[in-house]
Amino acid sequence: MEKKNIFTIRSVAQSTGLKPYIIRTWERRYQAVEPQRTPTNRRVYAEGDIEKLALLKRAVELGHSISQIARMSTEELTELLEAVPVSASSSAGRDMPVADSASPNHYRRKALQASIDLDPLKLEQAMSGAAVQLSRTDFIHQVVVPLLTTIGERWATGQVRITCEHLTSVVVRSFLWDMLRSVELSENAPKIVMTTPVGQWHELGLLVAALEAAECGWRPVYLGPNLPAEEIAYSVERTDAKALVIYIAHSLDDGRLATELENLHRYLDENFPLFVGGSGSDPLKNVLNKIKAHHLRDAQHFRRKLRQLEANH
Amino acid sequence: MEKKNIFTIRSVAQSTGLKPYIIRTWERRYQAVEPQRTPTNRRVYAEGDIEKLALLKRAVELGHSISQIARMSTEELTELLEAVPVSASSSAGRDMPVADSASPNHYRRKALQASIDLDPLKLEQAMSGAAVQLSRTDFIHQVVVPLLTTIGERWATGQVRITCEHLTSVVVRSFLWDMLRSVELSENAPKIVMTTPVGQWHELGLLVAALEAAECGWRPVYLGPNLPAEEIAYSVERTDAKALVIYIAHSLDDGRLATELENLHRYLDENFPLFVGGSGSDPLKNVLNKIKAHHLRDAQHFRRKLRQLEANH
DNA sequence: TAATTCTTAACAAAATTTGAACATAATTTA
DNA sequence: TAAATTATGTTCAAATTTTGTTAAGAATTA
Repeated sequence: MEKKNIFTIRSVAQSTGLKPYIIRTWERRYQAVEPQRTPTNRRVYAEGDIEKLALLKRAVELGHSISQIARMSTEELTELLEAVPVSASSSAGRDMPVADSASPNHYRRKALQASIDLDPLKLEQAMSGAAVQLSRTDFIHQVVVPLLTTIGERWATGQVRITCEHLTSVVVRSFLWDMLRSVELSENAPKIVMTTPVGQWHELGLLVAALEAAECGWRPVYLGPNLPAEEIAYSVERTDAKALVIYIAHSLDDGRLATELENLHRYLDENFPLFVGGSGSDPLKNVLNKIKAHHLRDAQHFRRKLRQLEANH
Repeated sequence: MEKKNIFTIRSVAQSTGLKPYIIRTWERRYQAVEPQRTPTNRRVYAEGDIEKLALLKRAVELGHSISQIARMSTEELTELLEAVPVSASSSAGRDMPVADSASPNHYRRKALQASIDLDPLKLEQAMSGAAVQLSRTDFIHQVVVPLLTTIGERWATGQVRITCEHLTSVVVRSFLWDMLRSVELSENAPKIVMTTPVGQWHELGLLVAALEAAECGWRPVYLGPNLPAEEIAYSVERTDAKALVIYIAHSLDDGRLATELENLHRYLDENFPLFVGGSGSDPLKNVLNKIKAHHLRDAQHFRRKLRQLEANH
């Protein structure tokens, strides 16, 4: 009665987006759907078949293998598609990735566009959406860092205004700072002084590093950018810090950086844990070796070193 | 009951963010997860496997070593991830004393002492106490401004370290920024671009000005410090701003500031509302006259001008 | 007659698996 | 501190499997 078996393979293909031979193959190989036949052997599909095929198509697009899922019922398939597998790489999200609507990429693009448009409101919205939806790690390394990199590159090649870079810096900075403050630390967390040398004004990388440190249980004494060596040394001593991070975003290669670092080393105790990071520090490798600084390559490396240090106390 | 093992390595990789070969390697070397196999030897993962792999990934990102944690149960891993750096809330002695201590003077003294001691925690506590206890106006004009003035003066005479000034700037900046963001503005609030000229790095005065503007119903497009004239002009045009604030904290008196301002004037419309403030702008009076800029003397003056402007539109 | 559909077979492209190797980090030992 | 060792991520190649696609001929439909 109820079943209207009225669909030819063509119309099924049409409405599911599958090609006819795919439908036949799925039937032959996996009995995905087994339509009735006319007396002359033509396939006749019911509405339920279409529904199931559509579900199968979606599932396959999500990476499932047709052979595994072909025999599942419509209900099971629905469940499978809704059973959001824990979401990419992190705790926070309930977002089905792949289809991008709440993915890091999505936010990154949105933020980039807002930056270019010089629209602080939209930029903040994008960032705050990302901050809410994504885990801290993803927010930092999938959104913030790539965004800054992109803008930095375009800025270097003149594709983007300095203004964009400024606006982005200001907004991103405030987000990073908020995150930094929201990390709970114990009273007696070991302190770590964070700053950049004279002439180095970019502080976002430094903030990211501060965030990493805080998440490892260290209390950052964040001094902002552009401090002379002597001041840095004084700060370390005055705050009784157990480590020091110097961030160098851009290399100046006029020797001043090297001098400054060597001075710093002279002020500090011989084996005081000193981390130097940022892409501007790459050309300074020999200096870093000389002053026994840890070259801070990536977040993981940094965290591991911090854990080690902490364990030693 | 029936565990549904239906995930291919591909979809697992997709939803965890791990690469397929990593998943295989972790299985081979550490038996992190041991999926079932199809009769033809393909791996088939259950939902629990995905969950565990996601947890492992996070733990590794936090610096744990895969070999150490691979065999842990999902529960243990969850616990491990939640045992983040110790919670601070144990120490009850928050900001208890209220009695006389709610005066601006009190907070100012406390903040100043914390700055000199290079103690970011105490400084934040003082500021946040002040921000909570006092009105916005009092917070700004009784605490923030005097604090900055004091430190600025002492810094100029060498009584205070540059570091102190830096630390204070960073902390105060974040408070001002938070206040700025907390001002509610209508979508169609007129925009006002805010920045400082090239070579001018101090932005706190600018932030205070932005706050004033926001409280008058203007939406600040806050670009941070150190922008060349052409960029400023571009920003004004691009954002369709109705006014512009240039803040000059310290005078350089080498003529560059004057040049920069004159350039700016050339880029802008003849009668575009331009405000120039900060103590560094005092020696530039004749230039300001020449380019028809409003010399921004104090908050009240600024507010009055803004209201006038708004009324004209 | 021309266009679809069906079946079967075959083919080709993509994915998965295993095992071996490499390259760096990180750790331990001498 | 230097050298050896271990841990870990990454790549490659070959064999196998899965899956999409095409070819060819017969049957059916319009």
